[in-house]
Amino acid sequence: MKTSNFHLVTQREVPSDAEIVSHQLMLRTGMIRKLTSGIYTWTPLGLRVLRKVEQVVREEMDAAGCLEMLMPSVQPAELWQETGRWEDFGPLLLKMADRAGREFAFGPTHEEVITEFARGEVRSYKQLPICFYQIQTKFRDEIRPRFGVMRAREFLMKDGYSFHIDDDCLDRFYQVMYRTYSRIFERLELRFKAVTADSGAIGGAVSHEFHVLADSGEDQIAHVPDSGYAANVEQAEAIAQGERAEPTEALRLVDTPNARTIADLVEQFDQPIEKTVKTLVVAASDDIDADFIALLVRGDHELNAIKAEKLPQVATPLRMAGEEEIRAAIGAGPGSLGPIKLPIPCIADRQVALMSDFSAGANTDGKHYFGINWERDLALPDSADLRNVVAGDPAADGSGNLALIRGIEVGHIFQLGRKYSEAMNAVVMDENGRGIHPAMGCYGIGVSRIVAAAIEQNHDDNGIIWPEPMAPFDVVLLPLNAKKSHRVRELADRLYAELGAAGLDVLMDDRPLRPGVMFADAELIGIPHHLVIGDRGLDNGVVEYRRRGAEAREIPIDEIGAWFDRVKTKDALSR
RNA sequence: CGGGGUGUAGCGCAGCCUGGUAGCGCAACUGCUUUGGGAGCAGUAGGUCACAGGUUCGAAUCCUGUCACCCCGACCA
Repeated sequence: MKTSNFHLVTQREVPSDAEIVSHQLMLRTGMIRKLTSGIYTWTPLGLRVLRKVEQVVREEMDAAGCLEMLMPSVQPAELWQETGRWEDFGPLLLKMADRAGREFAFGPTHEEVITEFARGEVRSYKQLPICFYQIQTKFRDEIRPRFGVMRAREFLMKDGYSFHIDDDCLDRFYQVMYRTYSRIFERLELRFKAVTADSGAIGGAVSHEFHVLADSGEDQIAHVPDSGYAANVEQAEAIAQGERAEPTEALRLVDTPNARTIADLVEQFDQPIEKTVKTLVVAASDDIDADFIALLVRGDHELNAIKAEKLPQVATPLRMAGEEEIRAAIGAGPGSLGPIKLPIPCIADRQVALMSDFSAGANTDGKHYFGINWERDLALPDSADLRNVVAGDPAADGSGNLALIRGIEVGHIFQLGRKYSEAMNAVVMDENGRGIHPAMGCYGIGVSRIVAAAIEQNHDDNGIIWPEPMAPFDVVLLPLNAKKSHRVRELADRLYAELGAAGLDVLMDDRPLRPGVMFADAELIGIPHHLVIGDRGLDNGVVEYRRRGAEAREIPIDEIGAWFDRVKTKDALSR
């Protein structure tokens, strides 16, 4: 490709509404253009990258025996009503109606469609196991789209669905997908981590997320650096540490008129934050005879909403009580709540159950109790794992202490079980001629998100540094002053033809621009290999080779042939 | 959904307070010079000032409404 025939429109200035570096660089390089909130056009430059990622994904899925197909993005409401997700998916689902008033959704995922497909097509155990996948545009009406294509409403996703005669087969195939995903991210040369993830509503189901590691990531991962343990903080189990000490302080009621938060309490009364308890009031489930339930967490800990929702006593989705609701139920405002004489049921975090001599609100405005001790001052409530883990906590598997890092979720694999095959009555005949619901797995990869995640992980002040397998071009030729220099033009043309014939994606910058502009653009768009052809080098019989992000070196012109041979095996380029 | 902010040329912004018919930098176009790290000079083109209504002799500017986009929050006791 020659620049003169391409659409290369770079910008020096950073668009004002781009917050993170990948979004800024994708706009500055011209890879994407925003059409409206959370919806982007991929330009020819951006599409080249997207296609390369797609191709790696496709090759590895095919190698694992999966079959590519393409399902409709517009899906009838009835299908979603069959599984109850027409309501459950909520406002994330983009709904629309046709001229006759029939309702449709733009697909955010395809479990319903694939199950509908399978119940018509897959009838016998002899056809199993089977895995279908597609690479397709999805739409989720996100609450707050942000960070460009990182969290867009419309995005490109690879979604795969497998069907199995039994759970053993599903589990074995799941392991194949785990390895396939690892291989995909290895091939894309991304630093990543597979973590155990929230297993959702289906008990016992297994789920892993694949995260590209980057400080700007929206997800937190808890892992033990020297062991294999890694989990999303959403689901990492918090282990209580230590034993409950004997009481040393007397219980006392203290006037705390200006202490409405834990921070106030710590500051004004010199309380160590680890000796304070937060009382969070949430809506109770129908299972218990109360409208609200209190959850106790140590002052420096955070409630984990997903863990809380799993408690049978707590309503799903989790809903925090409003101030007026709290006053009506307890008689005091938020800021003065605590476990003593609490008129509603309560559950303590495991760590809270081990505390002694702690402080908490007195359920009277402007008063707190200090020196509270379980079993002496009040009964020990039920306890559960309610909080997020923090750095230094012991890992649930006992393999060491947790460190927290940030990641961008780019893949998620899941053992669905029979949720959809049962809800939609997909049936296959087993060896005994008996109809059974097949076990299913589903496997997603955020193709467009990978592009942004790769930039987050690989850039410098000059621009993007693409991992080679997803670079829009392998090599860029930069002929300097080609307009005037016949020999520069001639060598550039020759190299362009030969590199192209060797199977490389070559970009030749044939714009009559000053060298600085050409260098800056080549670096901004992140092409891995640069060949600079100028009179100065030709006088010495050399061209200049630069690996993006590394020092330049000279290659004698008469050795370019040998250099080619190494170029042809792309791996050698990076050395 | 709640709070805040911003809409002026492709991009980044000024002008608005104090009303008088729109400007700067980058990008683009033409010509000449320049050519190994985002050139110089001269010239050109591009704007219903988000939209609607109102006030006024006169509105980018003041008032009202609408829309769009961005940020923060929706774990706070």
